Amino acid sequence: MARQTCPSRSRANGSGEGVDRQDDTAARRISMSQAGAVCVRNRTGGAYTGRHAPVSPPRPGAVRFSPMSDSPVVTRFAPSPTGHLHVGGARSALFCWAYAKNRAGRFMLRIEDTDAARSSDDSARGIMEDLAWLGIEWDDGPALPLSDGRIVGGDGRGVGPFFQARRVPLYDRCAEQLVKSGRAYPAFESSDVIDGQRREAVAAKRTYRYPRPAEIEPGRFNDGLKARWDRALAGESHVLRFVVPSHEIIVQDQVLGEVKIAAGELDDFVIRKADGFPTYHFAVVVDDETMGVTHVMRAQEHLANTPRHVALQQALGFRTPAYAHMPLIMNMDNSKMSKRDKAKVARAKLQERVAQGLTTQDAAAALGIPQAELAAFLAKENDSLAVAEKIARVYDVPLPEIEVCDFRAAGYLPEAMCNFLGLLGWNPGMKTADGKDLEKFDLAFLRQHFSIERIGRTNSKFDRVKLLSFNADAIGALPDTEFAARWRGWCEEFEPTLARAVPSDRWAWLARAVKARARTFRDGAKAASFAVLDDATYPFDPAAVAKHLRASDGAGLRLLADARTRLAAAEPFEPEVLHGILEQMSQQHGGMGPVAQPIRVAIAGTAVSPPLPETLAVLGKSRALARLDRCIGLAST
RNA sequence: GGCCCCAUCGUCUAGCCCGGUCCAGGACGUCAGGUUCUCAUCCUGAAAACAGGGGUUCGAAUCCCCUUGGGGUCACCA
Repeated sequence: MARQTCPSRSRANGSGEGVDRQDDTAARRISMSQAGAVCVRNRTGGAYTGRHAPVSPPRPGAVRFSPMSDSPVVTRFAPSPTGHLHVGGARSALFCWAYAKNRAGRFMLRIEDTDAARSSDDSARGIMEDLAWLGIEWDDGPALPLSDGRIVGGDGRGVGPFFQARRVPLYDRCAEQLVKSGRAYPAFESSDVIDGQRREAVAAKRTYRYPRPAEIEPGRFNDGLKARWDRALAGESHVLRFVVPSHEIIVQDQVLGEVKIAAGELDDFVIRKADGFPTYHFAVVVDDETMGVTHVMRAQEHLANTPRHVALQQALGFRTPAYAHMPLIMNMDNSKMSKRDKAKVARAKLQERVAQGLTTQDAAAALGIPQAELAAFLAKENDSLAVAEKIARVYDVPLPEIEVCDFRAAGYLPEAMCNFLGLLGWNPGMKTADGKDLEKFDLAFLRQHFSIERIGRTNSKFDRVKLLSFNADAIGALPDTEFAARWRGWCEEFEPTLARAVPSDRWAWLARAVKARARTFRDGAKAASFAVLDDATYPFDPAAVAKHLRASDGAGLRLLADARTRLAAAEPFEPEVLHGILEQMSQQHGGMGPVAQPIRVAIAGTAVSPPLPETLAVLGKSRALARLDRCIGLAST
């Protein structure tokens, strides 16, 4: 459970200049011919390797925009920058990346920021940094400078810009083409009016479908349509709606097989909003075509959208890319995994406190937010992440990790995340040498063996317990020196007190002692907490004192004096020497147990700590002796 | 509710396309032992699933149908 908010965004991006939004426009070379038809060329063969038949046959007349002739496969991850990178999104990105790499193709990152109100540059940068942290690097997309000086992304194929908000003229041209060919029309109802009609339909248990105006004739730019277009051109507020075809639409999905949508199921959906931005459906179709995307791999929640996309492609004369819809990642309770889960947990915990007598006035004051805002949150009127995170901080409520940065802050390794995510909905179907299912692999393995054929069809639950086990194994597999360095790096960012408390020349001992106890970096920090205790004030666990110091008529306590003498003479004060001293003592006192436990309680205050030699050595002689003295002094009073 | 997708241990899954070698294999978790200075690691072992019902077949986890269950989607969000 993560206790922290997402890490600062400064690390992966050394210069802090962030994503380069201007640059990628300059390199743009989208060629458009007359009437807005986009230049395309034939897709290179061999793209269809799924377990099912190829998608609809190539349209003879269609040519395809040709960015680079020698890389047939192009996949893309296209998040909307409205928050952090979700683990589901990370899985999609991972699979898209793996497939492109496996096919010697290119993996592209495109930012779908057509929702002007909710998109932010910070969020876009955060998503890129999370991807980079996972090791999922894009060939085409916004340029992201890494801390090691490398730059991920760029516009090597000349298909940018990669922010949809910068591609609006392109969408406008395609939209006009659609209108002029009688496949789209301006509609002037306000969204309030439409919403009202929709509500009415739902109340009457009818499926709402936007009624196509009588004067609209599919495929004809007639007088009625021209009149509407003129009104739109004159500046009247409108949306553009697509004239959906009246025939059945068949999607050939590489994972699911043939998916048919009966004629009449779709209504004339909006392709351009009143603010002039394209809707998702329209932008994806235009971009996937103009950016040369050959394979669209995305979560199954998009399956129902696909017929719209196919219809749009046909109307625009575009090719249909290969589709592969991946199963969804669910919570353990089978609900959809969502960042709202954080709000749910925070709300539930705070309500518990309220039930125990906490007043909302006090809570709002403690949280530093207006009471009305808290009331709205508690009444489920919103799922504010900011409020949830404040509650988590103030009331020490662990929020579930949902986003990639949550896992990073919680001390997970990117390689463990990728391995675990790689097994959610995909499986190599291979055995290890001893005949067990192969399930531990790295990115290199994934890019070498990934295939669409082995993507599953059933939703999977995100089992944090198994992830934790994977992470523990990944930590265990790290060489000691690497663990030490990476754990230190993590501590400097997330547990700076610990990083400062242990001199760097003693860190290796700490790391060695902590490694087996660290299922996550945070666990490791917990196991090392003895090191940050204040020598003069750390508490003693009464039960441990009773059991290991006072029991047997104070045998443990008496032993401490002997230990103090021997430790004071230890030179150098290092694990090997200290281990030798403890060994000697154990021979005189009937075993290691009766020796180690009293000392452990004395220097750590509890009956639990990493192995004593390392624990002592990390503290150093003066701190260790000071603690021993303090314990002896306190116990004898 | 309409439309669409899915269905092997608690969970992730192998096996299913090309029926017999599967009284279903692995992993996580759980339980029981063992190693150990505490905690942890590590080692050994055990319990644990083909949703139900019909077909087809000599034979079905594997093919077909129905039922049930789960999920997705029905926005000027993506």
